[in-house]
Amino acid sequence: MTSRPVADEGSSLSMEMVMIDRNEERLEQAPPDEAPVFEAPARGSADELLDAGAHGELDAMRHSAAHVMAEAVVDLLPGAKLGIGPAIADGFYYDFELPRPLTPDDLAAIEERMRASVAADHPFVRGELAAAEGRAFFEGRDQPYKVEILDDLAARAAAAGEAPAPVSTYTHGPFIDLCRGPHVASTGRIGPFRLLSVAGAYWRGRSDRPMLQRIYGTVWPTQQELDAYLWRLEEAKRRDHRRLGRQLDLFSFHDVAPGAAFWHPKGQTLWRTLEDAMREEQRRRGYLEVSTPMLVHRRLWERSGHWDLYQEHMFQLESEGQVYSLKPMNCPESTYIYRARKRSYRDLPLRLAEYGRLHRNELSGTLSGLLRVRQFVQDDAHIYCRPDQLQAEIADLLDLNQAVCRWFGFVPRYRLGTRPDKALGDPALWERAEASLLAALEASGQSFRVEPGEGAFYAPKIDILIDDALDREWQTATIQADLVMLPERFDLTYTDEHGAEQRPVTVHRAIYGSLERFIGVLLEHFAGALPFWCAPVQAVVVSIATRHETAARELGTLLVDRGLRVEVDDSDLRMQNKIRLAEEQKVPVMLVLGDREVEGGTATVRRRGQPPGEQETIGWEELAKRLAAEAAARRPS
RNA sequence: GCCGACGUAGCUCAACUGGUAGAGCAGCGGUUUUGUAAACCGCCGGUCCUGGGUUCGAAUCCCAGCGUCGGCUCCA
Repeated sequence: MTSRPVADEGSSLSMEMVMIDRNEERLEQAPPDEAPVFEAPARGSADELLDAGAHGELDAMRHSAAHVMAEAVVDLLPGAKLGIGPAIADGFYYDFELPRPLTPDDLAAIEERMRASVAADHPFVRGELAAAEGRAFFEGRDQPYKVEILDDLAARAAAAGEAPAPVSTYTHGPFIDLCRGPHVASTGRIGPFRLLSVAGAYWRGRSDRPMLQRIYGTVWPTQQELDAYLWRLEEAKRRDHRRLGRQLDLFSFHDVAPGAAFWHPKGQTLWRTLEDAMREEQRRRGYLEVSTPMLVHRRLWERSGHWDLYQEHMFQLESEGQVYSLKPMNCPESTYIYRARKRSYRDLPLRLAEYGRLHRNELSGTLSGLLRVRQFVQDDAHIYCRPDQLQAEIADLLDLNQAVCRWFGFVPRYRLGTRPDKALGDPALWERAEASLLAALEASGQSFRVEPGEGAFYAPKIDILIDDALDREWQTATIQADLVMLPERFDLTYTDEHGAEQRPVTVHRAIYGSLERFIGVLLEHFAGALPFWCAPVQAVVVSIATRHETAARELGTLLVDRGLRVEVDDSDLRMQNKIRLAEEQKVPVMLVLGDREVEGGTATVRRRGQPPGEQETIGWEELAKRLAAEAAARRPS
């Protein structure tokens, strides 16, 4: 399954965003070795195909499917120029320059043509050409992108002082392609497949190069696996947070504010509940909450470096000849609170939390529901501490993150990103910061992965990833140990016990990341059926007939008084309909009141989806106690 | 921003090749008082995204803008 990109506003607390737009050429693989043709088992036996499904072979099958697709496209659209066609997670794609835009009908025709090629069971045959020969060959076939690839390979070899290596080709039936391989033995070994979509894609991912047409497809060893994958795509659509947001009346988007959500009462209630839970957790951990201005003079951004490096993402306004910007990050302003008075070593650590509303001018084409927005709120905090306190602070953050993950049943994974090539500050400081992060991770007992060079340019960081119910990976929290940017650019100091001025260390961190995005992830993970503790409506009181309405309202009032979010459905709908509506709204608890219950001062508790036989009828007082306890426990169901 | 698709009632969707917009749900009014996922009847509801153009005539065709969706990261 294709995961969403993990780098977005949730992960970039600070200047990191500046560095994301990296267009460095990725190093291409060395020249082709003897690339094996996999000997896949004969087609037709699902078990054998499954057994043979070693990762490399599945990739070979996917890559082979890309070739077959290219064959079909070249056949149906003469003059097609070929880009690249790799295997990717769950499938493959191929990029083409075509005489006209593709339509969904074309996909069906291409698919059909592919099936014919698979049925023909053409063997894949490897060939080899000297570099110059290869270039002439593809030049002669009017394939400029292939020629460019060969030129790059030759240039790279020349730069390394080597002669260009021979290049390999793969032919199946009528189709020949420049290709490193490997492939399956023949087209007949390609499993069940499906073409999925057409999309534009810049040649080599660079916006200054031509826009090609990319066709995505998926292929699997067995029909069951294909079906399971297609089901997962369907399920993802059903769980789409944009659809759920409308269905559950949580938020909406309107064209007057692209990239910014309008929060409806229930959505705002969910938001508030998440925020309040975090506040409570932070209060126990010694945080203080602050709030800084949203509209700030350019002087601040010049000092922080954003003006140079991040200006294109900042919304600017002018007033009385002065230029201001909506803040895209909280960190620079946080330092003004730190510096508002002299700080003593006794003040540290100083943990300043801020639920700041941020604006970033993202490209219009990248906006996507709550997951990619122009306006959002981070559960941000900046921790100012002495260097010797750093490790303990990181440990506390890991613990905080664990606690928050438990509220939702998420199992976090950790990734430590260390000093990148381009980094600010003294390497010795970096080593200390990295050692603190590493020690804290080790002490936490959690497993983690080190990714060398993946830190922010001013700080090593720990990114925290979670998998949702559909096995998609999301980055939520990030923790960055900044010894350089805030402390030095903003000249932060404290006075130590000997009266000397010292430089503090800062930590940038967010646990939910952006509230918008986190809510989007929650909705998709739970398919809208949120845990009791954070559900916007925790219970609906369902009265059966008019004569039960008074009791229903009394019960509703009692539960609301106990701090629960409860609605009373005293409409004249039949109870079946009331239950249906509550189920559709994913309300966790329905409390049924009829003659029996009113008589006994009880209510029948129907949990979301629970059949009547399993329902319990209990007294109001007991019910209120149990529900309040359940809400306070913040369990993930 | 770029490529492509899409934009009809609050929501989900119809309207053959251009002939003047329709259904279900929701909402509103009534009837109904019901025991675990839809009671019945009626009513209201549309600048067919916006602005130009072609045409006797445009939701439908053309151009521009806005918005949404899928991508633009997987490297022969």
